[in-house]
Amino acid sequence: MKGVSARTIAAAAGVNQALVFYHFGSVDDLLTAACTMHTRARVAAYSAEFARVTSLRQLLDVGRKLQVAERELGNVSILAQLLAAAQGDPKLGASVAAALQLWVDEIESVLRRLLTGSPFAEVADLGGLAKAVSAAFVGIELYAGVDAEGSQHAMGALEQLAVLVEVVDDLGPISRRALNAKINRAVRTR
Amino acid sequence: MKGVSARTIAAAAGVNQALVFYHFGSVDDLLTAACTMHTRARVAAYSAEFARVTSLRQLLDVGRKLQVAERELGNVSILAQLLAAAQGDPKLGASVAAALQLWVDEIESVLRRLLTGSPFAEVADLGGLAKAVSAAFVGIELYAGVDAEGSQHAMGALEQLAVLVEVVDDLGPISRRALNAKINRAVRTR
DNA sequence: GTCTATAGTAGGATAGAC
DNA sequence: GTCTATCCTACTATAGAC
Repeated sequence: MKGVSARTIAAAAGVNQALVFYHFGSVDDLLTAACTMHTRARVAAYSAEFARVTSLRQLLDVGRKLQVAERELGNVSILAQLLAAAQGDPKLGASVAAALQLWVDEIESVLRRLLTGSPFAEVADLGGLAKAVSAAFVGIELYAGVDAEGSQHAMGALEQLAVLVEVVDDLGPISRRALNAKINRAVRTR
Repeated sequence: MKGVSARTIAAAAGVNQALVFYHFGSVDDLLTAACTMHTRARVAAYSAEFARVTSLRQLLDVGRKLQVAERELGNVSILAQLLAAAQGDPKLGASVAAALQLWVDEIESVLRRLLTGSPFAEVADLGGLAKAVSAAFVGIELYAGVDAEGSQHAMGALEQLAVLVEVVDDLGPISRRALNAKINRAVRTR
């Protein structure tokens, strides 16, 4: 990881470099520990906000806010580097996956709350959808790092998708039943 | 970048380490050049397949295939590391963004072809949607590196979203006009 | 627990022979 | 254009004083 070393970490903490190894054994172990602790803290900081969400678009608004905040804190680059490093490192991969899962769980519970009774929920795998949303979010965060304006458009498009789902949820019983049947047929014929 | 150095690159190419600097000036410059060339080649290799796509689900199938192939070639980790490295490096960022844009353009042209005349297309920003799809795809690729099974579910969820859009597209003229009005109203009231 | 000092390693980059 | 040889830097990790 470029710019992340026992030395830079220790300097940021105002302590000696050797302490990294005394307390954590290795830089990687420190990173996995930090990743877990930090994510737990961030998820906790946002859980009240997630709980207040009452529509898909509000969920996206929280996501937007989160993205800006994380970027200002410089956490996006860290997440990216961790994910990248984790690609070829099963041990680091496990702890990054566990950290991501904290976000996924939060999002899944919101989706479950919002979409219960929706025609979409009857055929959708909400766990998978939460994972997809989280992954998309990570992707857009990374994208924002290389094309800020483009990432705004991407977020806007997600919002339009959310509108689509909400509108479908808002249909009257007749069109809704028709839609339901079509969705079921379409999914089944795969 | 872990494991990527002038020495390892030169070794893989069966040449001397000093040549990296002779031909490219620096490792970073080599990387940006390789990123651009490689992406161009991959996009070209898949463009025929993109052209044959006639539904959103087929588009996702191409994506799935692409993901497996890229992972087997070890390109996912490279993309991830490039994106991560690009977060704090404007120059590298520009070339990674340009490479990503090649995929985005391809996807946007498919979306434009598939969704023309759809109620969704009338309100959707297809450029933004293409970016969102690409970003989501990158996110899922990275996610697959730390949780293979979870990423399958995420892809499945995207497919269900695609079904939703397709089903809406397939509605009769009456329900469709109603839906259209609702979408327009929902988008306008933002 | 925290420090200094240091061994050992990997990598970026250049000079100069061929 | 390609090689060898080399310098310099930054890093991980450990040993041992305090």
